[in-house]
Amino acid sequence: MQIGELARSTGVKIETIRYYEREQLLPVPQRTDGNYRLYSPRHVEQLRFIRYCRSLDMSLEEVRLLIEARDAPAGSCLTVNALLDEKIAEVDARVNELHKLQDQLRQLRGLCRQPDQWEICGILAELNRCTQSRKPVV
Amino acid sequence: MQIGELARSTGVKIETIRYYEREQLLPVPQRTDGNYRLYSPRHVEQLRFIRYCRSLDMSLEEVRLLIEARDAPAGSCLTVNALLDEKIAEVDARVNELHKLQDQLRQLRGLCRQPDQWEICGILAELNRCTQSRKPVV
DNA sequence: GAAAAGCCTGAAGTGGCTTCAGGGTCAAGG
DNA sequence: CCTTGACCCTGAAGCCACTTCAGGCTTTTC
Repeated sequence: MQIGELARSTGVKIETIRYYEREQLLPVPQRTDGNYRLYSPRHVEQLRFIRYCRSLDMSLEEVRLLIEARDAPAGSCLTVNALLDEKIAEVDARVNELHKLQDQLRQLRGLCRQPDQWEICGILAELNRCTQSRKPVV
Repeated sequence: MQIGELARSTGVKIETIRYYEREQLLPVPQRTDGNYRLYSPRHVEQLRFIRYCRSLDMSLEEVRLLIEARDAPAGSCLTVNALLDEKIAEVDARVNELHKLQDQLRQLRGLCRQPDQWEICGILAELNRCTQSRKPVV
C-alpha cells in the first residue's frame, strides 16, 4: 500500500503522514525499488490510533506516551488515567474561559445595534475606554 | 518611560513589546542617546488596546484591522460589527466542539474506574479498538 | 515516446510569542 | 577610577503541528 492509498483510507494528508514518520510516531516503512514508501495494515492501525488521540486534543508528545503505554503491557493504567484526568481538567478550564469570552463578546456587540446613528460606534468607544486604564464596562 | 516601566505598568513582557513593534502594531518609539527606547502615554494606550483585543481572542491581524478602524473616523462600524460577529460565531463553534470533547473524554475515563482489576486498562483497549476501523464506543 | 499522475527530498512558512547568545549603557558603591 | 549589577540592545532560533514550496524522480496510460 502506497502513501496515497494510506492517505485516502485514513483521511490524513500525505505530508502529515511523512511528518509523523519524521517525528517517529509511525514506524519507518519499507520501500519499493523506485523508493516509494510501502505500508502494511499495522501502519494503518497506528495512524488511526494517532488521529483518534489527536481528535481527543492530545499533543503529539502525549500520543507518544500513549503509544508507549499501549505497547508496554503492565502498569500503564495509572499513566493513562493521569493523562486523561489532566486533559479533562484542561478542557474544562478552556470551556470556562470561552464561556466568559462569549459573554464579553456579546455584550460588546450589543453596544452597536444601530450602526447608522453614531459617528463612532459604541464598540470602538468601549475598546478605546479600555486604553485609559479604566476597567472595561464589558 | 523606558521599556521596563512600560512592561511593569501593563503586565506585558519586554520581549512581547519589542515583538509588537517589529510587527508594526506599536509605533516606533524615540530613543535615548544610549539607544534605549522611550515611550509616551500614547504607547501605553495602544499597548493596552492590543492586549484587551487579544484577551477577546482577536488575532494580531484582527487587532491591526481594529486599530485602523479606530483611527479612521467614519464607516468603521460595519467592519467592526462584522469582525465581532465572526468572532462570536468562532467562539460558539469552538465551545460546541469542546463540549463534545468533554463527553468523549469523560466516557473514556469511565472505562477504567478500577485500575487494579485489569491487566490492560479499558481505556487502552478502547483506544486500540479505534485502530481497527470500528467506530469508537466513545 | 510523451503526458499525467504519483511519489521523493529538504527547506521554509504559519502565529504569537519565548528563549538564547553575545553584547552595550548607566547609576551607585568602594 | 573601577567594578558591580540592573537595565537595555540586536539578530537568530525554538515552540507546535502541520502546510507549502521548489525542484526532481517513477510509474502508468495513451
